[in-house]
Amino acid sequence: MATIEDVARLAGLSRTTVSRVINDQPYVTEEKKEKIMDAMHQLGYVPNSSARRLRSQRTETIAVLLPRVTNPFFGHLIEAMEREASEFGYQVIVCQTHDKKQKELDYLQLLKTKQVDGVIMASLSNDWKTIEPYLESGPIVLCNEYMETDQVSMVHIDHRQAAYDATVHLIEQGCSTIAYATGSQETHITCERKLGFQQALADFHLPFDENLEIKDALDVKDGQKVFAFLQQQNKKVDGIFTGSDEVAAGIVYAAAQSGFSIPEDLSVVGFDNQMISLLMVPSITTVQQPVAEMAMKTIQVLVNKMKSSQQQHEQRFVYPYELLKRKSTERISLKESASS
Amino acid sequence: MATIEDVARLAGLSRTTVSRVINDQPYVTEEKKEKIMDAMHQLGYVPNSSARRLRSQRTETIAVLLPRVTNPFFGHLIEAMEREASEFGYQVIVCQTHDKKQKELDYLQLLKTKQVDGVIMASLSNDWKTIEPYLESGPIVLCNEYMETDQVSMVHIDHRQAAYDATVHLIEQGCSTIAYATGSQETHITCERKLGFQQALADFHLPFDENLEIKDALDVKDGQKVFAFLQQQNKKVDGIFTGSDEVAAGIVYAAAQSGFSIPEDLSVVGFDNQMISLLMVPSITTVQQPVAEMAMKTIQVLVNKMKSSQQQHEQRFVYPYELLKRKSTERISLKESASS
DNA sequence: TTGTAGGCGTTATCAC
DNA sequence: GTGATAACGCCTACAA
Repeated sequence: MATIEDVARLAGLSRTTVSRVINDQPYVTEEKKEKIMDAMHQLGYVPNSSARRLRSQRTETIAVLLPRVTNPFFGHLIEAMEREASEFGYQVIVCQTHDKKQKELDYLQLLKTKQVDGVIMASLSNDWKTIEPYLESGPIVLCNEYMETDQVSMVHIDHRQAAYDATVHLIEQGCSTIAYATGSQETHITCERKLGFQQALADFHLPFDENLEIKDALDVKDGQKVFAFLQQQNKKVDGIFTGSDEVAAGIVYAAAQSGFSIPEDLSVVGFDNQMISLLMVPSITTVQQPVAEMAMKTIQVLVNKMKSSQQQHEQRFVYPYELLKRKSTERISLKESASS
Repeated sequence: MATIEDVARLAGLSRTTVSRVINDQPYVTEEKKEKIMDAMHQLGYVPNSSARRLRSQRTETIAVLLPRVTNPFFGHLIEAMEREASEFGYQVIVCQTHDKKQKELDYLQLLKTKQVDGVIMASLSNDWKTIEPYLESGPIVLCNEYMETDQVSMVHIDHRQAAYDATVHLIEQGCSTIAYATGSQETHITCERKLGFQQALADFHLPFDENLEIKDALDVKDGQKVFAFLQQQNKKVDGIFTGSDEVAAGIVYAAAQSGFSIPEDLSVVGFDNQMISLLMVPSITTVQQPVAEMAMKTIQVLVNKMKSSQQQHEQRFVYPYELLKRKSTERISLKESASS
């Protein structure tokens, strides 16, 4: 592997001058510049990035923590982040936490060991107290996840309000016994959504039944289990809010196999507006987040932080969402009769 | 940021000894070891990875090149790879090429500049001639993609045979005018699949109609376009092989909206056995690949190469696939009448 | 405009 | 067992 030294020798010049050419700095004669360029080509010289990193104390790399890339929401998130980051000349390391606290901390080590210049947390299982110390090692920005602190910037939608709206929609469609399937318990947005769900029930004087709360429902398979669970209840559940289109799709699928009619027997709301929610029969009512915009904003905020060494005040960017009303909750006839 | 020097000073020992403790080497008294551990904690010392990299000439990082993570096949691939790699202490950098030749080469630079120890190419648009020189800079393993060379190891299924089987299945179901929707033209497996498709037609004395070949169909939206395109043809197309479940799902969706009946009017085959192919109504016949196994094997092969500096002979691992026959091609009645 | 020299933080080599 | 010292490859005052 050729080094800067080799190039300098071959060109009959010093390392400094070569370095100047590499970094496009002024004060080099055209003539010598060409000589050096020639030497570089001849040797197939490429600057060694480890050396540069050590010298510059920067890695041009960002770690993105998320539960799993197979969840389409996070897939889209990281695809947009990688794209935007590469525009700024940054690389992205995928860090799948699988919602494990320890994994999350392990990956935060990357910041401490200076393997990355900054971290984006799109997955957040630990308490803030646990995360906070890592801020000393470098900037962290939250995306999707959020919490009550002003020590980090955040980019997200209002999950509590979104869950509230979705639940109210179910109620307005005539549902009165509504179940609630959440994602990973550890995570903070799960709590937010639950608060919104409960508030909606309270506002409409409906009871909150703990037995109808299903935890850790993450994917299609879990959705099928959720449906089975609902059928075992002695109460007739007529609506369900889930934190994931995948889970909702699993429910719709299982319902179809059992000859259950959606939305008439059971209305279903998902989350994230995945392709699948549109394609299912019936199509699934869901909450759409502006994923790409959020991803890009997050990268921009982080890149800004990394470039300017000085402390800046932290900002919170709350994006709008949209409740997309589809067939899985469209029970006009029932609603009509219920409200008349 | 505390350095090894600081720790040494605080512990009243030398950098060497500290280094020994960090790397769990022998020849350090328990007593001094503790002293050093104390000092490390007190200073919050963490070894600087850039320095380590420079010194050791290794990065413990792998670059995975793929078209896009939002394609569920690649999503699952990288999720499994990241998981397996982290078992071996390696990090994974996501490199989305979006099937662009230039992007692919840009990312291969990572190998040259020693930012990664090895590269996995799950996306391959350039000619082998173009890629080959990069082998000098470090090991490359192909996954999913493959070609006729013995200079790299490869992990994949037999796409030509899979496409052949799928097409034969369509023919056996009674289809006689079969369209063909491919993914990105640039890619090598696309060619393989096309060969299989053509071979099947030839074996059954069916003509290959170039006008029924649709290029660059990648996602659900493209699938909808494909359906529209098929309807514009003056021939009645009664079967279609697509290289993607997403595209197939788009077709099924568009067909339903047009009151078109699948499989009766049009039989559809997808690829990859994504969740969506099972959930659609009708469910979609598809080709299942052992994604996780392939991902793990790829990582293992690469890690082996990276660990042992000596040249090893390249290997090709061809995995079995399975044609999952579902509703989208189940036209028993038509077949019966056609074959009788 | 060009070159010299020191140091970024680690680890390996060789003495002691 | 422990420690001094020299790299790893690059950048950047500072000097010329």
